[in-house]
Amino acid sequence: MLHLDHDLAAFYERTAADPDLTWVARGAGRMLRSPTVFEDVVKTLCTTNCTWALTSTMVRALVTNLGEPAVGHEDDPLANAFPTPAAMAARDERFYREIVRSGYRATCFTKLAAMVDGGEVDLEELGRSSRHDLPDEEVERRLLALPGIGPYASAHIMMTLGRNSRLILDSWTRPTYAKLAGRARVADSTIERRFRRYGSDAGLAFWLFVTSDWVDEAPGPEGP
DNA sequence: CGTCCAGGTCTAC
DNA sequence: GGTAGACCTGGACGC
Repeated sequence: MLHLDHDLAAFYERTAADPDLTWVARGAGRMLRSPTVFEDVVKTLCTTNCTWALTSTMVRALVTNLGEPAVGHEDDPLANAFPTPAAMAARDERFYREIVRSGYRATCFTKLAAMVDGGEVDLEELGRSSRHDLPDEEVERRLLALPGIGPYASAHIMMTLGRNSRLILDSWTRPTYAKLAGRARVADSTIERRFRRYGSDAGLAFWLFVTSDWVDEAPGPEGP
């Protein structure tokens, strides 16, 4: 779940030469993924166009209502496993609106669950594949074809898969980058250019840059 | 109590 | 290919 088999040596060589990211080589960059790709896709869908509080509400409702109880924790619904595609496919749009509180995303949940449960799409294949089997372009193409998954969600899901080439550009990372850069606004193209030197790790470098202050050892906006 | 918008996406020009 | 408009929810904010 932490991609410990992923060799970051080459990435650390580049960050070491980047004054803003020298701290990264201490061992940062292990993005947490869920047990299944399906779980990360659904959860990411729950982060789109809403507050984190609503994201929590939706995920909590999915887990407590549709998840299998965890052995030894049958009395704690919050400990339930994340719902399977079959469990989610068994509920209708009304359930996702009224119980999950997902609003317009309800149709995305029913469509996605049906696609995965019916075997129309194999999300787990994306988790097993390497860049050699499936290039990032192909993985991105498949993710963007999913209902409710756009550029932001696709980039986010790819990061959980260890596919670190795409930048997660959203209403939080954009202003955060601008602030660190000492500017009011920064065009996406400008941000892309700044991290282009990282090639297939551009998304990871960007993510670590905007989350620098989550790490004690990292320098703040004013530098070390 | 009305408006705005948050870790966007999709459709229609 | 680039861009207004619509779209659920619920917490924040102004009046």
